[in-house]
Parts: sequence; structure tokens; C-alpha cells
Amino acid sequence: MNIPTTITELIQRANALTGLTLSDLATQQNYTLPENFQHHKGWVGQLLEQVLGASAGSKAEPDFPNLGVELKTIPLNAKGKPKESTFVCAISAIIEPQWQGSVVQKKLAHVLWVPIESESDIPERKIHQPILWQPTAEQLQTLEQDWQELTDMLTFGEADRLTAEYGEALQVRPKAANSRVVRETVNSESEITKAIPRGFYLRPSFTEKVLQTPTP
Amino acid sequence: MNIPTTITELIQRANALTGLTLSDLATQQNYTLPENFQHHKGWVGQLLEQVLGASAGSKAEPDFPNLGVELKTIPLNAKGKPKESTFVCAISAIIEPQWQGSVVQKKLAHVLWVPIESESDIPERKIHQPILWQPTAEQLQTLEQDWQELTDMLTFGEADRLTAEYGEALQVRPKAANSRVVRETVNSESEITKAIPRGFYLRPSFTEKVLQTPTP
DNA sequence: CAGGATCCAGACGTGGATCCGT
DNA sequence: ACGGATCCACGTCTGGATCCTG
Repeated sequence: MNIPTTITELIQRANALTGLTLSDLATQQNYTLPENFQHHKGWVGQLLEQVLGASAGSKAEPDFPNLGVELKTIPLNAKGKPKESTFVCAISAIIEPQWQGSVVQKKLAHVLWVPIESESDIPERKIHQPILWQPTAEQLQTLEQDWQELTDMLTFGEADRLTAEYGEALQVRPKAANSRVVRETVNSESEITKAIPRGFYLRPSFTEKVLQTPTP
Repeated sequence: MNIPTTITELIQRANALTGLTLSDLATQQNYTLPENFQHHKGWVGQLLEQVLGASAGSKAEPDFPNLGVELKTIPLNAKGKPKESTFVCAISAIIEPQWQGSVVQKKLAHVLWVPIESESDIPERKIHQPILWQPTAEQLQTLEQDWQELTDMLTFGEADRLTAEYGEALQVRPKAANSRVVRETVNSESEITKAIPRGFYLRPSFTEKVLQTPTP
């Protein structure tokens, strides 16, 4: 699929998916449905990238670079609410100095959310109405406040105490192939230490509100 | 092949290769001889890693970590002299402060050289007598002096002027998939710029002398 | 002939996320 | 339910070097 050239085109393509099943999309894209979703965790996300014409695999750029829009699939439980947290980005060894311009701020500035039924792993799960979102003033404030708190802990040598329990909307959790993976980091004493790679995630309670945010 | 546990064992294994052909070794290791050596440039080196039990592919470590020995194959022309320069290591974005402890110093501290006839690409090319080498005082001085000169140019903003022409024994040359590859580097003004990745290489005139260094 | 350009294999990192035990 | 652990795809990087023009 070629890339969408305007926001309008992107919205139209996304809306056209509403009600379709993963099976429909897989057939359309000539994708093979994996037998086992325990492996292939990113399969749905990559399918949707194809379907919508996102430039898959590119780094340090939004999924739709020309539009400045990020694509996120979001799994829904039987009640239509987010089933899982949403990975935002990895936390690099170099701590960013401020919210403005940070990777989290940029990633979440403009997001196309595609909700997908995920109560079971059957291929007939349906796509719900996608929503193109920009954070409200209130949401922005929450995100910035969380980001600042978490970043402060990373900066001021409290990285070890920083568990997933901190943050109202944004949290920090492991992000690696497994718990044996380590990477070098620089702590507040400028010493080089080893730590497990982590990332920023959005809590389901936050994305639930996102899905209810009226389109501006 | 399991790893050699002593220097003596390594020397014995290496000496046992003298006079054998690449074809012999490929058969022994169940390696397929590539049809075309223009591609598969590293094939011979990797074959020898297998043959001698080097821990292939490991990073930031000697090929024989327990022995602190590095393995290098070296191509010989019809006159029995080195046909090519020898790649030592990549130059990272962070310039090392001093010779002692530098990657070049560590890589060249103890090397097992395996000379291989390379006038043509036929599989019957023979292995010559390997030599386990440690730099002589004179060689060390040359290497350190070159390293210091080249490193100074990298440090003091003369990286652009640093061509392969500098250095008596050690030189700096491109090291990348192709000339379009760029990476971010920090120059002397702490500005971020793009430059082609480069590496340290030993000139053939130096390795020729190495092959003549008497074993201590 | 040698400086600049290039090629492959395999490890590693990043972006796509969900799994799963307490 | 949720915090910590984990899985795949794929692009990039690194280590093995030699190729190839002027």
C-alpha cells in the first residue's frame, strides 16, 4: 500500500477498516495468520502498518513521517476496554533534559489509534472505529507531570527504585528480549553500570480515556 | 572444534595446519567453498576460526578469550609477502584517550597470524607456517607513535584531512558496507556531524616484518 | 599499488507489542 | 490486574576481510 498523502486520506483509510476482521485484512495483504499468537506478538501491529501504508521499520520517525502521525493498535477486552498497556518508546542511556522535544512528547503528539478486539486469539476479531487523537490540555499535563517524575528518578540516581508503580498515566517497565539482557548505563555519579533496558508505557486507564476523547 | 585451553595447544593446532589447503580445511569442517570470492570476503577468516576453535562472532574480546590471543589470517602474494592490509578494528565515535588500553593496543598485544597463499582464488591454496606474535619493542614504538598521530588528528578536528596516507605502520581507511553509509560523530567543537565509518589497518610493509619476527 | 570502496554472516538493537505468574 | 518478563521481524552494526580503479 502506498503512503497516505494527507490526514484526510489517512482518516478515510482508517475508517474503512471499521468492522473488518483480522482475517479479512490478512487475506487482503496476503499475510499468513500465525498459528500461535503467544509468539508473533507484534503481528497485528505490523499487519496494520501494511494496511494503512505506514513506512514500516523506520527509526526515530513517526509511522507516517509526512503527516507526523504515529500508529498504535490497541487490544480491547470483552467490555471494549484496553486490555494491555501501550508501549511508547525505549528509554535510552542518555536521559532527555525536558519534556518538550522528548521522544515521548513527540510520539504522543498525534496518534492514530486502531482498537482491535482481543479477548481471544481468533482471526475473526473485529477492528473498531479508529480514532485520530491529539492529547487534550488535561491529558498533556498528566503526561508531562508523569514524564517529569519518572525522568527525575532516572536522573537522580533512583533508577533502581523506579518500578512500574510510579506514574499515573505513564509508567516505566522492562523492554527487552528477556530479563538477562543488560545494557550499560551512566548513573548520577557518572559511573558505568549495567541495567535492564526499559521503556515508557501508557496505562490502560489512560488509553481508555483516550478512546473516549471526542475528535476535535 | 572445542577451544584450545593453553597457548601450547593453540600453537600445536596451528602448526598442524601448515601445508594444508583451503580445500582440505573446508572438507574437514564441512564448509562449502564459495564459487565466488569477490563476495564472501570473510570466508577464509571464518573457516580458520572454526578450524582453530576461536569463539566466533564474540565482541570486544580476543578470539581466544582465555588465552588473550587474537586470530588473523593474512593473504600472501606469489612472492610470499602480504598482499593486502590487515583490518584491526573500527574507530568508534568516542576517541580513546591513550594508547595503553586502546582497542588497537589490546588487539595487537598477542596475535596468531595464519598466512595463506592468495595469488589466485583456487581452493588448493596452501596455509603457511602460522606464527604467534607479540610486538617487539621497536614495533610497539612504531605502532604507538602512529596511533598517537592518527588519534590526535581525529581529536583535534582534523578528521577530514586524515586520509590513508598517514601513519607508517598503522593507517585509517573506510570501513563500511559502502560509501553512502554515514554515522553520527562528535567533532572537536562538540558538534554532531555525519562521517563515514572508518577503521585502523596495518600496512602490508608492517605485516611483512611481522611474519619475519623470530618467535621469542 | 594503494587508497577508497565494498561484501557476507551473525550479533545486536529497536519497534511492533502481548504473555503470564502472583 | 498489573508488574515484570518475554517474543518476532527487520534494520543496523561489527568482525571477518578483499575488491577495484586511477
